Amino acid sequence: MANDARDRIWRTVSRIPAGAVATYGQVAREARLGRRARMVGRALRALPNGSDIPWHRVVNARGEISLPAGSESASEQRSRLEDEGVEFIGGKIDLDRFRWRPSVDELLWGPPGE
DNA sequence: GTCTTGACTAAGC
DNA sequence: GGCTTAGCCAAGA
Repeated sequence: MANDARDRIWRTVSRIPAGAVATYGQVAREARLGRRARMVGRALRALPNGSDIPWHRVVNARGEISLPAGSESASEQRSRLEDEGVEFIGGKIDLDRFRWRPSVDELLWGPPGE
């Protein structure tokens, strides 16, 4: 069904470990959606409030929060990330350091069970 | 039914 | 480093 893509996105985002971030494109790729990075944004936007999905670990390809600066979601995202140890430099995240590496993650923690 | 918009990205200037 | 263009596709008007 159509919701399947959204579910895959949410599941992929759920696999992102604390202290790491993933880009929209990366999530899209992991969810087997190819270039549909926008759909990741759509799925995250449609995310119910208070869900267990760590949506805050998803940032754009620049390592920056895509939400409008000053919005509640944006500040909450940044706060949560900083709380998890993600360092913001000039309002941006150094993707070379904090970018999620699925291969490493799976090697260390094992696949979620699929 | 078409047109616009958008939590995007990669490539080209 | 920034701006523009093109690609992709779903939801809202």
